[in-house]
Amino acid sequence: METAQQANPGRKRMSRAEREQQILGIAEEVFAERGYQGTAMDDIAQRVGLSKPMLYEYFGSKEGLLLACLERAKRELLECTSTAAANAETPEQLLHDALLAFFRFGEDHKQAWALLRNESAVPGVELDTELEGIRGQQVGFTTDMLRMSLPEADEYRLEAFAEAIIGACERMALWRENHPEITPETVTDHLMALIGPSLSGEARASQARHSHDQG
Amino acid sequence: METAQQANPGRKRMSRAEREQQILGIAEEVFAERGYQGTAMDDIAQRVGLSKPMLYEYFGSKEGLLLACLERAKRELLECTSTAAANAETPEQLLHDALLAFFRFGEDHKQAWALLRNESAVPGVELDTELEGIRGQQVGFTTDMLRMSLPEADEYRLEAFAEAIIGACERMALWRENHPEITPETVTDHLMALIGPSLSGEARASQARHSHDQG
DNA sequence: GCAGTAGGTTACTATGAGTAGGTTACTTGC
DNA sequence: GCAAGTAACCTACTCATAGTAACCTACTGC
Repeated sequence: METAQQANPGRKRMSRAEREQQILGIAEEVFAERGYQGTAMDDIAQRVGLSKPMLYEYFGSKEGLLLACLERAKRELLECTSTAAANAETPEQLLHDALLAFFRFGEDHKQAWALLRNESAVPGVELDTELEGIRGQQVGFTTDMLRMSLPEADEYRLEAFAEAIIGACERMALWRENHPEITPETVTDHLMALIGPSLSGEARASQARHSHDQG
Repeated sequence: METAQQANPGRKRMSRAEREQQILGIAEEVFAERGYQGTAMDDIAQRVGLSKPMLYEYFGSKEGLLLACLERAKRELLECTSTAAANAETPEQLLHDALLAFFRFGEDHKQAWALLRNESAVPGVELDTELEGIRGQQVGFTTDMLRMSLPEADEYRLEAFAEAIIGACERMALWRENHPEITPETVTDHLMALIGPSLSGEARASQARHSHDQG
């Protein structure tokens, strides 16, 4: 306890990049475990084996740290789904593969997913706007997929579909957490059953007919 | 400032029930405006014209207060949608009416909706379980609607559909906030277009055929 | 071996959740 | 009318934790 560094003799100095990654990993863990509110910066610092001011040095604020974690997780997820869908042949299969990859991601990266699931568990509004970029990519990616199935649909409809599908995915992933017996394959099937028909040719004709006819 | 009560001479005493409702109204307002984290109990107390300990007397904790707000809002929403759907004639129309009511609710009760939207913006896990009841009602309600359209589907599928539809609704309502030009009627149409075909007879046959055929 | 800097620390401030303990005003029995 | 009891309400705290100021130390290149 004489001098600062000697208090923790086993600790190794690291480059900023290394340390950042290490912190992100641990923070993701702790946030996922205890939630955003339930986590104290000191907890993370201690688990990293570092003092709190370093976290602030690197990430600016608690929210900043969470944000960095979220961004990493979202990037991973996006990568997962888009590579999974890369070698599909038909639009339907592409959608199917992407969905499956999404649900598998939840299973394989429980921590990252727990984090994303609680994404809204976040204070201000600015965070939303900061994440907008990645979210936009999600929507964009999904919209692109849909455009192949529905070439004649207007942009609004495509975007609406994309948002709806993403929302459905999120909620179903949540649902699956309470139903461990349901595999990623099964959820994907359910979801394909729900949205598949409207994306395939023969259903599109009927869709107009079913439209509402009341104010 | 001499004695406690004289500090606020204009303040009126209220019965617990009255005060609770007043607090809930104001808390909903403040939470919706500034978010859960951004809101201090003192803010709410001041806006009510009351001191903080009273809030704790009535609602136990900050989370408890939020919870109470959420419960009220959810009950309202559920009521809205179920009554709107009450006089529908066909299953499709029932679904349509319920969806429309949902999106209109978002427009008419902006505060309550803003609150529900940020529902996940919540610390612990216990809150989820406490709200489980109302959420279950949502799912149950939706499942019941679906059962009419898909009498031969198994429970898992119905529940999966219900979750998916609720998720889609939530996300689309969020989306609509950034697109004021989109009316509740339009979103409902989009959503009906997406899920309608799979709920109507002629699409169900094709749905099996489109099923995946890869591991 | 010294200057500069990147990585690190201790020890503080400020804010806001939650509480202890007391005060005021309404109600009820006499 | 007036005590006694209670329900509504207050002031003034404690305590946890986000965030900061000011300083220290180990590695780098010259």
